[in-house]
Amino acid sequence: MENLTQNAFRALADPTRRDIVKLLASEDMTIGQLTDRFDMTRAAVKKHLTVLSDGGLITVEARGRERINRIEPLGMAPVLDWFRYFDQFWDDRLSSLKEAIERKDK
Amino acid sequence: MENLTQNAFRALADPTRRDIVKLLASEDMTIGQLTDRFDMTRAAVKKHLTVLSDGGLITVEARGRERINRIEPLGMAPVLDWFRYFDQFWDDRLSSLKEAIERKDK
DNA sequence: TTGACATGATACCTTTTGGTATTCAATTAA
DNA sequence: TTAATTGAATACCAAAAGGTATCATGTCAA
Repeated sequence: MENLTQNAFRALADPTRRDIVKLLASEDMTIGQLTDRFDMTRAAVKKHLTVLSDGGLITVEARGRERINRIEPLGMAPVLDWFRYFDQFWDDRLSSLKEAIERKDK
Repeated sequence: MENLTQNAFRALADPTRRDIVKLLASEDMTIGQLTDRFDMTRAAVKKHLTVLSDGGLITVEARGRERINRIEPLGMAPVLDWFRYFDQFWDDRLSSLKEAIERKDK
């Protein structure tokens, strides 16, 4: 799928999808398992997973009749790279953001 | 405005708005100046600026009959904080993302 | 003071999005 | 083998998103 940056940003724009990413960060899950965690149908969860997959944020592995959904850490790179663009503008006016980023490496 | 994290993610989901943020990172601009850079009407640009403002990513300063749109670096913090959640999961399986982030402080 | 300029606000339109319900296919287990 | 389980696919719907056109408002300059 093209436009990986756009698809990744779009995938993260929905709160349910961000929650799915957090859940998958701690444990691989099937659609059924994920559906148990949300107040919506399996079909709706499946749609979100498709969007996340288009954004490169998860991968799916077929295993019998189940599909194991797994987080793809590298999928976040395009988003982080976008923020990296602002490196060159991190002067005094933007120093507060620079500090916010550096805190990430606490 | 509440739901700052959601509004910030939503604001960044649109490619035009991401471009606006980049433009404003290098120079404060009025709506008119921004409109010259895009192939859409002033009203459309104004809508994007409202969404960016709701997301806390820009501020507006009235100056005579003009409105100076200015980037708000701290507005990105909620998004970066969200990514920070994954700190605790940066084990071997997620080491590649960890490296991607650390590259930001090259 | 009056006309041009910069923006705000509203109504309206089309497409996308997030969701449901329903049907279909594949796989597992009794 | 057959029934139950897991997921895929499709049609459909309401609401939100992205855009235009149009009109109103405030401000600057001649």
